[in-house]
Amino acid sequence: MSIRRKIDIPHCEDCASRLCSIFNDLPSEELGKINHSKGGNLYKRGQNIFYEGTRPSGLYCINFGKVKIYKIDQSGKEQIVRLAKAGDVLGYRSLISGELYSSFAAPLEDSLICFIPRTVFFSLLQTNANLSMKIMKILSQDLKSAENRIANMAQKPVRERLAEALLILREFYGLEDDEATLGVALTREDLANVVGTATETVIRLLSEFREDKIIALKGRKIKILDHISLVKTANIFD
Amino acid sequence: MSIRRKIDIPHCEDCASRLCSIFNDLPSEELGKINHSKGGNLYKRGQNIFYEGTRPSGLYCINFGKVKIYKIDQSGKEQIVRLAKAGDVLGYRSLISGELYSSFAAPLEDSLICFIPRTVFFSLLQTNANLSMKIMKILSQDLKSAENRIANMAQKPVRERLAEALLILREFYGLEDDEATLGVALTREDLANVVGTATETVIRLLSEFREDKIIALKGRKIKILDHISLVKTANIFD
DNA sequence: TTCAAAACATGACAAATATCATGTTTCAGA
DNA sequence: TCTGAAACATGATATTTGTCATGTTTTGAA
Repeated sequence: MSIRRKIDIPHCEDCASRLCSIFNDLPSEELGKINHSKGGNLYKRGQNIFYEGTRPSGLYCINFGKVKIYKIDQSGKEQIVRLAKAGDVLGYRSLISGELYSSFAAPLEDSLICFIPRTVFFSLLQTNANLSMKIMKILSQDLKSAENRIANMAQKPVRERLAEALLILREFYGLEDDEATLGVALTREDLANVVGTATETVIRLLSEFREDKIIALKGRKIKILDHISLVKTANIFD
Repeated sequence: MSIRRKIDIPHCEDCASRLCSIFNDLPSEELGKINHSKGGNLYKRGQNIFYEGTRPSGLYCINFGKVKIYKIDQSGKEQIVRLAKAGDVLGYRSLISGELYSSFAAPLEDSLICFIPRTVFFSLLQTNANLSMKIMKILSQDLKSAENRIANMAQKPVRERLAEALLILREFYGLEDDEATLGVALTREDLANVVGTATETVIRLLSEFREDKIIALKGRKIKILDHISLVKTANIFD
């Protein structure tokens, strides 16, 4: 029996996340090209996938796990600008605009992430018009949600933003088997860095939600008890 | 002499903004297709170019003028999420993602805006791989600046955000002949809706900047007197 | 030119939220 | 299993910023 810890990276054909990725309808031959050139790495909490200010040399693709994309200000405070899950790609924004990374990326939990060299990615883009269209759609969706967040940050109080963040997490990462507990367990600090507020404020508001029987808390696990009230608290209308 | 007010729309070949637009290197024949199918309209302050929730039927292209793209919350408060100028296209985000418009667009000053039907735009996308790449780059840039704004809204006080907004306006719309006055004259309210704060707060802070000799104010015209101090006030480091 | 509406301006005050301090609990590594 | 560090929690307080009120100035349309 082998001692090596290195996780086996599946062939792209067998990738559990392929069907929900941008490569879902890529012809076998093209997929082979990716598979041949790709590398893979298991990232643990505390490691970084890439750093702001460094040059992108390829595209990351999440086999399993959950990832945060974030910025850091002078005082060291994080702001999470985007989240990603299995099947999602990372680093396409900087790769396409030909710039240095403008954010950091790090796993929220142990994550297996493949790496596709930039030359391979760009040659796929050239030959596969459909792939371009998919990238454009991802960028469009990202831009839409980013602009929604700008408006929310400007116009909504923290309480509403936190409630909305819980709903977004539910939507994005899904629920556990009990159909009520969020499928992702963020620290209070990470949650604060999503919402754009102080950690203490998130702690206080979560306690309020719990007192109001809207959620239940068990460590980092958040269970939605009263979805209707949560939607009302988020004050969503569009 | 003709009485009609209708402004003559130039042929795309002669469009003053073509060289700085995504169509700058399109072959003559393709440009002819656009020109043949396009319409044009002069929009004045108070009119809308498109509305959130309506279906995009084509792409807008600014011949001259300045445009704001904004959202409105329940209480009727605007948040400006993006700005545009001559040569820029509008409405590509929703068009590409195949959704209803997620924002409003309106001119900041009298603007001549052409309209390219969606079928024409999509057929250009199919045949012209270079155009796809340009759209991707625009989306990437928009996403980058949107994510920067998210971080700023979360982490920076209003004073710094306002100073940064003035620098961004300077960069984006340029300066007048005196090399100091911003090339765009926003109302205090529009400026507040860019920064994401109350109109009164913008008025107060602009007065402070004037007292500190950083800017001079003449109606809606803002003249930058001390660029260095403005950069310091914006507290930019990246 | 006039006049009403919009924009600008400023003060007083209230509300939301950050910060600081302190203590407890949880968790991961030795 | 132990133990130190990180995460969680809560109170007290300070600060920022929004809101409301009021008055002035500017602007654009008749």
